[in-house]
This record gives sequence, C-alpha cells and structure tokens, in this order.
Amino acid sequence: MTSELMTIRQMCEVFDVTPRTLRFYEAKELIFPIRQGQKRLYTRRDRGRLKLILRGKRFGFSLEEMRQLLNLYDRGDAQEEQLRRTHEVARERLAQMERQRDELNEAIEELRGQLEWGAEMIASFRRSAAE
Amino acid sequence: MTSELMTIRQMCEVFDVTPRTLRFYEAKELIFPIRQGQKRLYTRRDRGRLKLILRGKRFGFSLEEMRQLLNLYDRGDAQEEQLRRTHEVARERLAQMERQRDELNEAIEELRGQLEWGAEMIASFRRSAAE
DNA sequence: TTGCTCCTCACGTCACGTGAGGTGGC
DNA sequence: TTGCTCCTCACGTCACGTGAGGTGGC
Repeated sequence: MTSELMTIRQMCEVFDVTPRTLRFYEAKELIFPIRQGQKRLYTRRDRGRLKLILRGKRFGFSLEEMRQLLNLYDRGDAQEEQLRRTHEVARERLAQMERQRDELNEAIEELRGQLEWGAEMIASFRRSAAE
Repeated sequence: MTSELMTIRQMCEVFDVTPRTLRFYEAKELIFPIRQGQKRLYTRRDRGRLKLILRGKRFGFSLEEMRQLLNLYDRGDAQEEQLRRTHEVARERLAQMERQRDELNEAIEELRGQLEWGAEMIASFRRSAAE
C-alpha cells in the first residue's frame, strides 16, 4: 500500500491532491521525486515533505514559507536553532489566524444582522400584498 | 467634503482603496464614473455601489457576484423577488463563512498543539545542555 | 521648466486548473 | 490499432500591485 516508491497516481489518492499540484510543488522545489524515464517516482522523503506542506497549508503558510522551513528541517544540524525559528514563525502565524478568525466572526455577525433586516423587508412586502 | 462629484484621489481617501482598485472595478463594470476629459469623476451612485462592494468583499462575495447583485438592486422593479434572491445567496454565503470559521478554529487548535510540542522540545534541549 | 496628478498599457503575483498535443507499454 | 496513463508546454483564473511612459494645468 505505502510501498517504498509510489507513482503520481498513488500519491494523489493517498494525499487527495491532483497530479498538477504534485508537479507544481516539484517545480517550486518542495519535493524531488526520482525519474524512471519520464515517469515520476515518489520516495518516503517526498511523502514526509508533502505531509508537512499540506499541514502548513491548513495553517495558511505560503509555499515559499514552507520551502524555507523544510530546508531548515532538512539540514538537521543545529537542531535547536531551527526548532526555535520554526516556533517563532508559527507563533506569528497563530496570531494572524486568530485575528482572521475575529474578523470573520465580525463579518458573520454583520451578515446575520443584514439577513434579519432582509427577512423583515420581505415580510412587510407580504403584509402589504395581503391587504 | 462629500460633494456631489469626487475625484479618484478623494474616493481613495474616503474608502481607503487604491486608484488601481477603482479603475479595476470600473473595468469589471461595477462602477461607472463620468469622464471630464481623461479624468474620472465619481457620483453619489458610484459611492453607494462602492460601499456595497466593499461590504460584499467582507462577506467573501466575488466581484462577479457583487456585480450581479448590484444589477438586480439597480433595476428596482419587482423589488420583492430581487430581495428574495439576494437573501438566498446571502444565506448560502453565511453557511460557507461559518464552515470556514470552524475549519479555521480547528487549524488554530492544531497549531496550538504543535506549538506546545515544539516548546517542550526546546525545553528538553535546554535541559540536556545544562547537564 | 519643474512638479503634481491623472491616464493607459501590460506584465507580475499566488496556487494551481485546464486544455492541447505527444509518448510508452500493455 | 485502441486505451490508458504519463508527460510537457502554456494560457486562464482572481483581485489587484507595480512599473513604464505619456498628458494636462498650475
């Protein structure tokens, strides 16, 4: 199932992405599948990276940010410093996400208000039609 | 201050947008400033539309959706039906926004968990360095 | 003449989607 | 030969940002 090397099709099924996405990430130097003729073969390392990339996406990191973080991770030396930097950017992202959520909640409340107002308008149309 | 006709610069200050944004909305047929030679002059109608566009943006409507809603609003005939349709799309948008907020909250919790884990890792680095 | 504001192309951004046209192996 | 999957361009999308190069009136 998750054998050592996987084709693009298998990757797509496992990670629920399109082939275009995998090729795009490769062009952006986020993953590095090996080639067997024309075909791409994805290694365990590619799968690990892709998993982190997709997690990063959920947190709203850009692909370029993820590339940099993965490169830190990759070097492996001076672990503590890398971990510290990653922690730092992640904290900033968290703050942004919280702000974003607050704005979204405000917009939701505002739209709810508009909807109530609209419902009243529609109701008043009905009343005047019934008279 | 808010005289009948406004220049692009005045519009930008009042609505906190760039000239490019106003020209872009015009190209997309969302607003229709009059021309005095080359210069654009924005009317009260343009300001009303822009206000609704910016509010729509907060709710996550696309410019094309806003264009259609504004056109309904504009015709003014058969008010009830227009109001009803607007109400309908707004309700769908609200549901999407709520789903989006829930996903964002999940991501926030997940990232918080990652951060805690990272903090522990950093702490353990410190301990082993202290020994 | 110098500055200032306005204008019109038109390419760049971000993360892919979507054909078009071609290849390899069963 | 027909199908299937893979591949490489390369243009399209969305909402603008960002120069480049030119104009009008004080």
